[in-house]
Amino acid sequence: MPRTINIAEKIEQLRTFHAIEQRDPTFAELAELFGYRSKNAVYGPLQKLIQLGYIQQKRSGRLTLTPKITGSSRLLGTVQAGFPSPAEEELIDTINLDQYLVRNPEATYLLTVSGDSMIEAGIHPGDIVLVEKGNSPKKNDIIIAQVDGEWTMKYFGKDKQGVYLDPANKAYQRIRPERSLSIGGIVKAVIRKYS
Amino acid sequence: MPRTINIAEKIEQLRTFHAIEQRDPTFAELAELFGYRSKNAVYGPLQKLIQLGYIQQKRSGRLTLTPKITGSSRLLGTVQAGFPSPAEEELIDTINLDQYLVRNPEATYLLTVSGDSMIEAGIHPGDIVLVEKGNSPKKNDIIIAQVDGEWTMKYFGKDKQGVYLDPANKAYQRIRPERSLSIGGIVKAVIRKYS
DNA sequence: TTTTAAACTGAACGAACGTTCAGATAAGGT
DNA sequence: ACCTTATCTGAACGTTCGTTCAGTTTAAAA
Repeated sequence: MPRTINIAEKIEQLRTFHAIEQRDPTFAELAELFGYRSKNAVYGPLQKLIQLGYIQQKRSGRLTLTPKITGSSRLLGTVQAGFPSPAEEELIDTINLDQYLVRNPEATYLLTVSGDSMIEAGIHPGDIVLVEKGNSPKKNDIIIAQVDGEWTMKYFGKDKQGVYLDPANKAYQRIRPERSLSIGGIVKAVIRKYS
Repeated sequence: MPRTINIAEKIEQLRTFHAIEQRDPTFAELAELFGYRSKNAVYGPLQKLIQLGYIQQKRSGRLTLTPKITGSSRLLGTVQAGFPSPAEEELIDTINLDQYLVRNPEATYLLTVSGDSMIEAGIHPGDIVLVEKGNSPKKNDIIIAQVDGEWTMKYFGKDKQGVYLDPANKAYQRIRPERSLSIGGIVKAVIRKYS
């Protein structure tokens, strides 16, 4: 029987290649990366990497790395579960925060939060909210809305009197739009970055 | 004088190409995308797109799209500023959440929060924390630590008695590690996703 | 309307691409 | 020790790549 290949090592090499070059590799580059002297030698390991979902091959034959390689964050379990031992780490799935948070890129915007009207919902001044335009809000969605000419962030609600907007701060009151209400978008995620 | 080119239209076409193909275009593909019958015709608009930072050209001559094209979220100002008018939208910078939040991909992990010990810091159960391993924590950093065999998330602190860990919840108390303390990583960002 | 220079066309070039194939290599089973 | 077979080498192939060039087209300026 012939030699056996170490797939975990190749995955690590692919991550290194993408970190440096920020693009997809060619067959010749894969051969050099894996330590082969012939391009043909990569076909074996490549089939397994495609099967495991680390690489895709387009119609043209060109290779593209999937988020399992290009993704920048490893998804673990809960805080209580903590970190895995180094031996297990290479098998952990890597994801892309953009793909995780953004469904429709063309309708997605980031806004910085100012004011504390949503602080009881855990949205603080300085946080960034990811807003998606276009869809209709449901009850208890957090929305960005223009009420009587001014933009605010509030809980959306509706009753037989009409539409109302609730803050998440007892110091503020429910708003019932008098003249006009236009809904800019629905808050799909909140992001807080520590310096 | 010759015709003038519409650069905003080309940017939109590049975004469309990347959304569909999820890879970088070739010269021939750019020609077709822009409506030219000759590959040579793309060199003019390409120079401007490179100058504006939408495309990069590698040593091999290959083209790569920058986050200004591939990025999935448009970065606006504050909530109060609201959304720009459609006419202004095409000029808005698009960023990549991964590149914005992740400094060192190989040391970055995502953990789901369970428990309410950090709720006064705006970190709720079900939130996702982005943790970076490797560096030493500073005072008031939020860290993931293993104290006496159990993983928790707390504020990090140090005084003449030694290291202590503070919750952000008055119902819990300060912890002074008795037997062992190992620091898993520093919380660099908090992400809350609404369904 | 004429002039003019940038934009564009179409063809060609060498280089690099993915693919294929015959033969050499090397490790595991017998 | 020998046999077997997946792995790897090295070379060759047609295609597509980015680039270049001479010549045409086109729209704004004169």
